[in-house]
Amino acid sequence: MGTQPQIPLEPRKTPVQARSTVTVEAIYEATFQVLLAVGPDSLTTTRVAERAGVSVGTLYQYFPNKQSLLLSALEKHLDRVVSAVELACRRNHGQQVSTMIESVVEAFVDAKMERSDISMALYATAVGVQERALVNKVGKRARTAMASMLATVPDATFADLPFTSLMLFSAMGGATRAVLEAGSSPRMVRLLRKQLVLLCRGFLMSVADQA
Amino acid sequence: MGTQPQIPLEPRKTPVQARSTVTVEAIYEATFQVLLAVGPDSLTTTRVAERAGVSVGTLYQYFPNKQSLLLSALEKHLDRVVSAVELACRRNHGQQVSTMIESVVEAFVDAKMERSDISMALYATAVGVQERALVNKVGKRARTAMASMLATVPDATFADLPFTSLMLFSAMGGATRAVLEAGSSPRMVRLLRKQLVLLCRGFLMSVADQA
Amino acid sequence: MGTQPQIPLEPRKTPVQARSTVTVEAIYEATFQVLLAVGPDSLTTTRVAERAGVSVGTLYQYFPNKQSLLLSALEKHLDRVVSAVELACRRNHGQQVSTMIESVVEAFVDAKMERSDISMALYATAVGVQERALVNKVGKRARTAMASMLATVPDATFADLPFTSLMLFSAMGGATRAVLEAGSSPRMVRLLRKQLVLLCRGFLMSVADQA
Amino acid sequence: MGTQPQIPLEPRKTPVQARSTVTVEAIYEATFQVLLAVGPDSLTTTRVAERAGVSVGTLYQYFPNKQSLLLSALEKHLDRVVSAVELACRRNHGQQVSTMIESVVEAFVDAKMERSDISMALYATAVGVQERALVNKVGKRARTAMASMLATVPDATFADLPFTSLMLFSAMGGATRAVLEAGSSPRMVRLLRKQLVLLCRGFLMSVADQA
DNA sequence: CATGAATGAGGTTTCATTCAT
DNA sequence: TATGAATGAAACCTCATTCAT
Repeated sequence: MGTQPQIPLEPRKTPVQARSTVTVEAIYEATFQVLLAVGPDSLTTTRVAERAGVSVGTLYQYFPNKQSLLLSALEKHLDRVVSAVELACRRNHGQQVSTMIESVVEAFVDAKMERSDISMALYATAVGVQERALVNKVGKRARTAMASMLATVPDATFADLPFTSLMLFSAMGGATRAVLEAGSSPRMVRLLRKQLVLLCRGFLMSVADQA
Repeated sequence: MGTQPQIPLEPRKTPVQARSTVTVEAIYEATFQVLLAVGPDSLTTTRVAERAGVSVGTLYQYFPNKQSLLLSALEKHLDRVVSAVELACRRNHGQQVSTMIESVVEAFVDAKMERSDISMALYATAVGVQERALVNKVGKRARTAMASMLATVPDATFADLPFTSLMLFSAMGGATRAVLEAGSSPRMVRLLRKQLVLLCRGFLMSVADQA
Repeated sequence: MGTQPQIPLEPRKTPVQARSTVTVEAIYEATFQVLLAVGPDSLTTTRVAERAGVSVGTLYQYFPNKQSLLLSALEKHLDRVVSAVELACRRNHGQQVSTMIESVVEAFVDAKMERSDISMALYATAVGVQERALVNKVGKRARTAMASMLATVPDATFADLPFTSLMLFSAMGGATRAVLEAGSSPRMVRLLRKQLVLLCRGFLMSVADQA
Repeated sequence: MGTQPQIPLEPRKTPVQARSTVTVEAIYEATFQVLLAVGPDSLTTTRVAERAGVSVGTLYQYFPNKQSLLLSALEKHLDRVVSAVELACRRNHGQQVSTMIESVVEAFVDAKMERSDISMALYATAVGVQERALVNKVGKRARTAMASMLATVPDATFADLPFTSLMLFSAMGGATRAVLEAGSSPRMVRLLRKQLVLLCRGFLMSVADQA
């Protein structure tokens, strides 16, 4: 992939036609599968195209280069997860802390586990500058949403909402990743869900300025 | 690097002579620097050798292949961190939960921050099967040490120590990573240290079977 | 080329299109020329590709590795020679020994001399395990054909046809090689042809169980 | 090994001291063993030195380069074989053709089989320009010796003694090689010996100008 | 003399990307 | 628009050879 020069990153054409959408979707799916099957180092554009059932040429019609393909795939996944978190946050403005936490944890874990294979596959992508930027951008969205929500807690305030959100979100991410990489058995996922709630709630109560 | 076939991973020769040790150390350091400077995809053995001030041939005298170089570097770092955690755990058997947490968090964060550049650099390595195995192995060591310690807490017991340790360790890892990737300003590191203690303590009190 | 591990040896894609066939043919021809020009040790895939007027990448589309290229080239040549011998044998079933010998010797020498440059070039290929196997396989074909033919000689039988064929074929091969390496002047080739007939005939008469 | 430039080929120092002789001998033996074990492409000077129980540096004290090592080894073997043939020829001046042939064939086959492993190993050496030259030189010695001997046959003359010798010697070489490569079982070697005599005798009688 | 660590040119092979069909 | 053969830069790794110890 080289030293990340200034290359276009956005998908080349917005898929408006139905056929295109199907093709692009197939390419994304193939990307995840290849990533999972052979790892990031052996992911080649030809292999992805093959798995997607199209030719390399076609792949390059929709993505200007390999980097953009991987980035788009990553973005797609992260966006889905963060959108779920944002939604949960918006819906819980003004609720009790406990309710908030339960909803957000549930939304996050569900979103991650819905396509646990993809989640795993993406942990395996090489994290270059661009990926880091993307992860940061998306992470910020999640933290902002959480901060906004936490600001509406009825009978408590938080001294440093941005940092508190960072702690919360990164702890959730860390624990979930650990469970995924440990195989994410149903039992573990159940435990994760429950204990993540405890962990977040305990943390928030510790840092809250009780009114 | 390909689909990780059966290739030797152990360093090729154990450096016994002083000069060799220096060389190997230089290669490790160069690896971190290159990783940080150009990212994992553009890390080439030639570049590492250059930066280390040796020839490629020399590099290959100590590491049978690129994979093993990266893996050894990763192992070196992880081992240092986990050893610190293990030591802290051992030293706090029988202490109060609060003391335990403070010591372990401090040990962990200190170890990570001591060479934050290396920590960052290693987040960026491609996580292939072998890396995953290594991370798992080392993670298990940390969790075992923590579980042993927590088993000696005076006036509380924990229903599922292995999972509790997993939650604790992965949350610590997640939060620390987030801070590192956010730039790890002194202020943030200070906050991290403090809030990680709160987070872990809160969590442990939630899941403890009070005696 | 290393210790010949488990690597694919078959040509990578069967050239069906006209253009491909031309390309592959050019690569074979280039292989022979390079072999002849610089010897087997200095034969590099790059050099072959250059001489063939294609890029290395193209070469590797048709041959998975250097080994397979050399092996295919060798096979192509040997097959041509042995096929000529087989044909001659088949055509002379039931003939007099003299006629048989003349035909077979002629067929063999002609086939070798038709592209004496290639014959020479191939003597120079490194004889690894794989080459040996190939030579054996092809040699067996020739010997079988000769044995079948000799079994139909009208008024003589042979006690050990397999070994007799081996002697015949290897002596032919040895003598022809010597002449080729001595420069294969027209005069020598003429002599070779005539004396090889004498040699083989004399031998067969010595070992025949006269009826 | 590269494009065979003008490099010294003679062994660097004549081993006069006992210790040197032992070392050089060990290196030759190691060369044959390595050739046999891993093939010519994977024969490295380091490997040879290792097997010989000396360091690379020492190897280079006795041989200026790899080429010269291989060439010397080849020469050593060929010389032994040809010397045996020369001796047999000299001893049979004036004898009957049958006696001559029997002696020479026996000498040749014995010499080859005495160290059949080495014979095999050397078939596998890459045949560069230099090797060809050596083989030619040594071959000429053998043919000359045979021609001289055949000139003394009592009651027959041969029209073209040089070519007749070439045929004889190359046929012997070809057949012997075939048997070696077929495994050189005792039975085959016995057959070879007997039939080679028949072959050579039959040939000589065919081409003799009977007196 | 022997050693073996260091060198670095060069060989093999891969793969992102293009473009004629 | 889709295809996939061709390209060639560049990566990984080897190994003949040297030379300081």
